[in-house]
Amino acid sequence: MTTRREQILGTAAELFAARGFHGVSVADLGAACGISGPALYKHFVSKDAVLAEMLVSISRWLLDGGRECVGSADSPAAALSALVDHHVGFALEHRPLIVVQDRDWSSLPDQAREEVRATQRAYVDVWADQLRALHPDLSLDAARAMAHAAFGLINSTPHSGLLPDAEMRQVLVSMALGALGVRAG
Amino acid sequence: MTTRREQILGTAAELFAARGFHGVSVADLGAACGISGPALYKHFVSKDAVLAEMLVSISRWLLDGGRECVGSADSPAAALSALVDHHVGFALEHRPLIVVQDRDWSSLPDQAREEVRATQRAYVDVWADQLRALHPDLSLDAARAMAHAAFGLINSTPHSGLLPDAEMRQVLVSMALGALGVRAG
DNA sequence: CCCGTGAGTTAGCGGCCGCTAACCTGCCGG
DNA sequence: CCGGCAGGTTAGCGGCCGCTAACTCACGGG
Repeated sequence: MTTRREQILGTAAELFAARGFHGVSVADLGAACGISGPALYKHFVSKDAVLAEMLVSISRWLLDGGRECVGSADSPAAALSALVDHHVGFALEHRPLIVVQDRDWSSLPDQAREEVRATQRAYVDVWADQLRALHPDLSLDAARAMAHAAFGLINSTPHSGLLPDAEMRQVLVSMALGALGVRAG
Repeated sequence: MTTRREQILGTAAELFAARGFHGVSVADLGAACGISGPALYKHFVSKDAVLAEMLVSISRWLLDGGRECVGSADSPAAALSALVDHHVGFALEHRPLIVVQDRDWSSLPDQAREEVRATQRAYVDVWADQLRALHPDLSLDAARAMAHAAFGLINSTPHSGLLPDAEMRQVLVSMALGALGVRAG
């Protein structure tokens, strides 16, 4: 069973992805859930809170999954490969969330924005640590920049629905590994 | 000399990039230009028209530059290398425009949106053609998806101001070439 | 000299938006 | 049986936003 809260979060992700946070009114969002505007306030304290819960939970989910990938890998190359798989899988399964995360994070209220940014920084550093283990001459900032660029590559998924998911997954994984300088295997 | 029109376009790019098209009012934009709200309408017929002119001109600029790159290259690998250089240079020099282009294109009025989409498709195909020449077993859609992913990688630039431009350029170029399977040279 | 025009101003309208208030209703435990 | 609460409803307020109207003013050409 999915609760109304979850329904609202899922619907909001799709609408925000399509039209942007500021482009969706609470009346729109309510209508898309089969209820009307102000009923949202029985489940969330504000429209901002919907966005906040969405972004906080996905940034945590990415970070936790990333740490797991590293924990159960026995080499930097294997860790990076697992990280790429993890992130690609997430991007393919939750395209609207990916869009919202990197388009509308600036609309978050201050506290939630800082929390999301901190979590994202931690996630970036999970990648950066493995990159520096694989390429020892990399500076920390260069490794972070590479992680950002890899996210950009993988997160481009939602903008091109050209390929079926299975093929898209292969393309993205091999491109990401190529970009990061991880040898096949 | 820069005309007021150009000043408005430049200022709008920065504000739209920072807060999103819907997050910037005409009063904000006017104030940032040293004039007040409605004075904008002496230079543009609507707020939408500011966005439209911005996005139409940059998509044209990218396409024209891309075609030039291909015209003056003597191999697919050289063409792709030139395309990467061109796009990376643009992304580094015009970070706000890159952000606005892939965040706010959906706010365009219908006609301008179609024009921008058509130009972008043509630009994607400039890349895709070279990719298929380099990797003959690639389908057209797969090549297009790869081009999109490469744009995502390169366009991630504005989100991480970690490195000085010269280093960032090197990182992005080598990552993009690695992702596209272009051998060094 | 003066008049037209380009570039600015302020006032204000109509409309949407986030949110609150007040009310309704079906269900469930004692 | 009935009282309270969860989860809806509609009405409406205050505020911002895009845009227009009406006006001012500097200035360059005939």
